[in-house]
Amino acid sequence: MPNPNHWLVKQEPEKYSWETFLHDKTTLWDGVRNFQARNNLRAMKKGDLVLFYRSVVEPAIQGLCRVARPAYPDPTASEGDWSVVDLQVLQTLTQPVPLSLIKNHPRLATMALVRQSRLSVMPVSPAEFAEILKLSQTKLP
DNA sequence: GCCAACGTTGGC
DNA sequence: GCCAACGTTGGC
Repeated sequence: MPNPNHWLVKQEPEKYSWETFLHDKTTLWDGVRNFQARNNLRAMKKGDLVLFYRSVVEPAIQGLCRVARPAYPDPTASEGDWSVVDLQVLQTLTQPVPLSLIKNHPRLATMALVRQSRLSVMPVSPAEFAEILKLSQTKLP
């Protein structure tokens, strides 16, 4: 898959943990009710790489997944125009990358993750993505 | 648990 | 269209 885009999705472990995702292998990323986040979901292409960020409890980037199916209507939305994508687990990062490290890293402190702390689906630049993989000591499969 | 930041709603 | 009130997110 040439030139995949890179993204980051955020979730609280109480709502949907990385461990649950590992068990499920594939999940639909539902419940997004923010227009900016929804538009980011809709910009995802099949095969795009997605970082999984755990919020609230020891905030850190934890895992890597990819878009298995691009945006389609959110079956959990009773009203409004909302979307989901299907995400497929790729691997757990060798070392999680904590938010504290990202905030103190000169090349990562400008990430949307830091600047827009409440956005739950966001793009990641190729340079940011590469740096996070490096910090996590993780190699792409 | 507290609180800041931010998005949404609704009165005017 | 403005803005106050309110609800939610998420770091700490």
